[in-house]
Amino acid sequence: MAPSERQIQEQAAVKEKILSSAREMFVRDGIEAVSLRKIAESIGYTAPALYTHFADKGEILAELCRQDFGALAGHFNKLARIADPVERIYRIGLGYIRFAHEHPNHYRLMFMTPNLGKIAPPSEADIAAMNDPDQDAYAFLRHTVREALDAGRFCSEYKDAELLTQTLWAGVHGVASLEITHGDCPWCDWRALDRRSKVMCGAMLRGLLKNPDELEATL
Amino acid sequence: MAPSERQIQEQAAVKEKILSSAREMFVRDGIEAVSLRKIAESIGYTAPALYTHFADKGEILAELCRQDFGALAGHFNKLARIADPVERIYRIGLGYIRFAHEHPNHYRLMFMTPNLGKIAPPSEADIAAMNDPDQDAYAFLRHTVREALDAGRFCSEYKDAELLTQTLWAGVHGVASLEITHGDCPWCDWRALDRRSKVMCGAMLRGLLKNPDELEATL
DNA sequence: GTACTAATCTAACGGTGTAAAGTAAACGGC
DNA sequence: GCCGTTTACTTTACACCGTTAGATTAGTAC
Repeated sequence: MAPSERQIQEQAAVKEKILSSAREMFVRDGIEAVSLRKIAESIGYTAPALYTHFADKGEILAELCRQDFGALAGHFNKLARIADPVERIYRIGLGYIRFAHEHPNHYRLMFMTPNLGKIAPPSEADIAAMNDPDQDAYAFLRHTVREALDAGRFCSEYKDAELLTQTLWAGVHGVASLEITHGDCPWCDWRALDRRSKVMCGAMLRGLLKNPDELEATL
Repeated sequence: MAPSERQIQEQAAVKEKILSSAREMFVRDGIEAVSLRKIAESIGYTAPALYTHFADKGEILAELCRQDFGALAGHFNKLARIADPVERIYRIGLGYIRFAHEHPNHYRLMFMTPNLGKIAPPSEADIAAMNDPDQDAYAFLRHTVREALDAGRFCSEYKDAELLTQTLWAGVHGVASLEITHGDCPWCDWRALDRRSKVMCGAMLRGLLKNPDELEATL
């Protein structure tokens, strides 16, 4: 029996209610505060009811994650207007760390949860989105790296856009994730986050550029 | 009543048995596989018995962590003989990532578990160890950064050893932690870990150095 | 031998994710 | 309008988790 239009809409509405309630809970209280029972209770259901709409807890988190990846990419779209690709990479880096700092729970879910991909493998549409700079932050960075590479801005020894993108990503991820896991560690004597961000992005770029001095000019 | 010598030794032996069993379990199966019940069972106890020797689960993990921090620092002592501080920083970076890759569960526990410090605040002895380059990897790196700084090897705009150390640490941590959380992600098209490591350490250092060309010579 | 202490046990509490079985409502075909 | 099927939800239950309380046992001190 084919489900009616009405049913499909209602189904989607319930799904959205589950997701938005789950999101609110973990944005406020962190990922470990989210339990199926609490989500269910907050929308007037019992825990097993969620299994009608999602295969398991991981699928709920993965769906939130999917949406948040889009949010991060949208966040970066504003940077597309920056003409100079090197300056754009720099701004992407700072924006990335800023996003992580302002949405620590989102960030933890997206980039610091092991095996999330294992739990819920991406669909074909997801994989397609991953290669679209407008929909995926990594693709956007890679696209910009390629631009700088094509313009001959990097040292001749650096030719692999994927490798450079992965390294730049790792650099900002390092700053972001250390801030999240150890940022409030009182005996760590942390320098201000934005200073660490600038040194990271500045040093990595200067180290990659053919003419390091041009960075001072553009920033 | 003062506990006898015999009792104290036996107490320590049980404590060691708990720790070594816990370590074996999470080295083999990861941190989430470690439960008090399983640890206890593996050494012929019941779960509540562990509470005689440790305040809670966090204290067990924190103690493992403390030991592993020492192991990492010991791992670095071999690098102390490298005369050139810049080359030493480079080798520390590569060694750090290698350690993380070879001991992913140790690394996750040590640097990717949020609030571990909150769970079990360090003792005064621990804090003292944190400032000893022979006992703490971070202190060792900072010590080396200071040496390079004093030798005038870095750009004049980089003067803060703590800030530089934190940034260098973040860079290698980024490579290491992405490898652990996403290293087996099949649609990520990762370049080889040691290529990413070298690009990271090389680019950061070149970006910080007053005379970037000298890096090629030393490596 | 007795009093005390420390180590360990069993039993239990409240929490987790999830599976199985039952119920009530909505639907399509006649 | 009724019947069989499907869907969305319920209650109940299982196996696990960290942790606490109370009983029990062994060992030491006097």
